[in-house]
Amino acid sequence: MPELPEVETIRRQLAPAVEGRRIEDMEVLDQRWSAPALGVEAADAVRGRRIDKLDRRGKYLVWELSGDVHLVMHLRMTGNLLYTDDARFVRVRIRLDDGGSVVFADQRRFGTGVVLLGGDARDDYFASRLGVEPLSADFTADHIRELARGRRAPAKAFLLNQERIAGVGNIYADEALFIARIHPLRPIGTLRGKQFDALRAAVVEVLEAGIDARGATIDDFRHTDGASGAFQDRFLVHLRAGEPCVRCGTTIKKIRAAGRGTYLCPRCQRAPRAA
DNA sequence: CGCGCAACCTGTCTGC
DNA sequence: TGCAGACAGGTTGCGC
Repeated sequence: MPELPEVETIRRQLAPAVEGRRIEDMEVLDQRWSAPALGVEAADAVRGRRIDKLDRRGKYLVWELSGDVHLVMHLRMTGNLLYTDDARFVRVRIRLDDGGSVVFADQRRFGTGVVLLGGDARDDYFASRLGVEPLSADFTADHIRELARGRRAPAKAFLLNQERIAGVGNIYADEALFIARIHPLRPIGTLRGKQFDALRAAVVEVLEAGIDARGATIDDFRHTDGASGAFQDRFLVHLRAGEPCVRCGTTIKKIRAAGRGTYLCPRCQRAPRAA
């Protein structure tokens, strides 16, 4: 589903088309979209503003508008942002001053959008939800070690927790743990020194590979022009239960970890003692 | 506080 | 063939 590489792919594709344009109108067809501050309707808050920058934080997409207004979107699981004026399941339509349009389409209506008035409100919004950006210089083995200290949460749950590391979801967590040879149920606080290095490197590697492949399309994710990503063809363990491990040939297994379908090589990723 | 889990939602797949 | 139930998953909120 849309994780960091998928959202980054959308950002890169959409930014050239929208940055510098003005929003002529925003048509809100799903009432989950709101402006919590000042009782201002979302559409009224953004109308006429210039799009200064399209940014990303974790799995969130941020439209930085003139006048210090920020439109923050989250695609959740089935949301898509398409550069077109029509599609199935359109929840929001943004018309640009050059005649172009962007629609937020979401089959399951899980996707959300919120207008935040002022950079401070935007910063507060993210500060309470998101941890370190895994592709930034702050994402070091020492940083992960600090986050993991004393915690008994399974490694998989740790990676999925956006308050610690922002942007890793179910696909990339499985792939990173396989590369780092860490069992998904291993309590994160019991990792040894070198394993933190391996985990950092693996997370960076899979996220960059995902971006290079322009994201993974399993069911719903699409590029802004409707095309599919390619990273699903490079999965090492995710969705590969019953197939041989690319490293040792052992049959890939599917288990449940952190309430999610989780794929691993039982030989490369040795089980923790008590779990 | 830390952790697990249900809820949110809807389309698709599985089993009877 | 039909239908009920399971499953998919990012985030939030609740309970222990």
